[in-house]
Amino acid sequence: MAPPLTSDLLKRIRQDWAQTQPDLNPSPMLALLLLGRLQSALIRQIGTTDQSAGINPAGWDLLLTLYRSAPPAGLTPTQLTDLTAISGPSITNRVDRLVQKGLAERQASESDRRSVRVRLTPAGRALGEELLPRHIENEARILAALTPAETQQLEHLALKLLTGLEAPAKRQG
Amino acid sequence: MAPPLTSDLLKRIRQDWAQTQPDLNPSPMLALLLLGRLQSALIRQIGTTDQSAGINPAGWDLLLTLYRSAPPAGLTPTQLTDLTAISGPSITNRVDRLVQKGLAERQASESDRRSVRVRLTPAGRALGEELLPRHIENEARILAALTPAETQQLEHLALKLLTGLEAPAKRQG
DNA sequence: TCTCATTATTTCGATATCTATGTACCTGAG
DNA sequence: CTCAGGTACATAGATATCGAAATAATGAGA
Repeated sequence: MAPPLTSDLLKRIRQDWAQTQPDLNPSPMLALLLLGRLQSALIRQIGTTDQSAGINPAGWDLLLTLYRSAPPAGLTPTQLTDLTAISGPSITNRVDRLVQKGLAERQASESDRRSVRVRLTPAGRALGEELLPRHIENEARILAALTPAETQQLEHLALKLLTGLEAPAKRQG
Repeated sequence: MAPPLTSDLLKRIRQDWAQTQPDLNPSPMLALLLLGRLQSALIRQIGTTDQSAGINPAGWDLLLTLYRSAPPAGLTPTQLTDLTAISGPSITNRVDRLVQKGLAERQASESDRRSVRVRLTPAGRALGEELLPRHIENEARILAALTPAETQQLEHLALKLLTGLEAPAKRQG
């Protein structure tokens, strides 16, 4: 009934590789599989806060971005793409949902009629204010499985790994 | 043009929180945001291998699961759900795609007509065999940003964090 | 002033995911 | 032998994501 624990699954997978491809070193695959599992579990757990308030993780992510980073005039979709690493079309989609719920609104720019400002409505701001403490508390509880030093270590390693991926092969040729 | 580096983004977000909510500790949010960014970058980079061969990450994941873990008779969708943590309907969908490409096939069970066995075709097996070394090499290159000791440390921390999430609140009441 | 390349955003089309539901089949109590 | 309950898988419907193309407006230069 319950899904198998990741540690058991990793053992199983290591065994399977040993049988089918004993010459190959499966360690990289197992390490990255573990990170993927972790992320899935994190998303699911983090989402509990906002789902209890009738908003999903995608909407909450956008709402929170506007709440923290938007000046009173709002932010453009382009800026939101930079802040969230979500594509333009997905920003459009997410904004549509928040607008439908009355949590955000669009305002055309006066200086550049191609441009749009997205900002929270009072209701959206109120929801952010209400959920934010619970959200942080929930996340802190997740991280409480690690000591502060371990959390710092994890961040350090994650950033180091990510830096290698974000600085794409300079002077390749 | 290029997306902002995550380290710069984290600074920006920390600043924004300091301005809008100076009383709140944003560290948990930043730590988890970093992990999310890392995972996105990992998925994108890992996917380069299979996309160059006309298959996407979802299909490759299923193909690889069958390649490593399936006995000659194949695996049932239920077993694939356990091995991949992907829901039943998504397994159905992924299998459909592989079948369309001629890389996998379904076979009805004789002993239980509700049940189905999924297995790779020779073409599917050949593709796995061809891509697997490149796949592992690609993943090893990603992890080469860390020393072996750091990778081990990362795995340790990831598993510790994940264990806290997978063992759901016993003796809650 | 008239191009025309560039920029900002949305629309389109393909795929993926999930939960809830449907369908067929098995199993065991009576 | 029958049927109620459970199991295995597929389908339906909602939403998310992305890349490519469409739409619309700006701005640089002839």
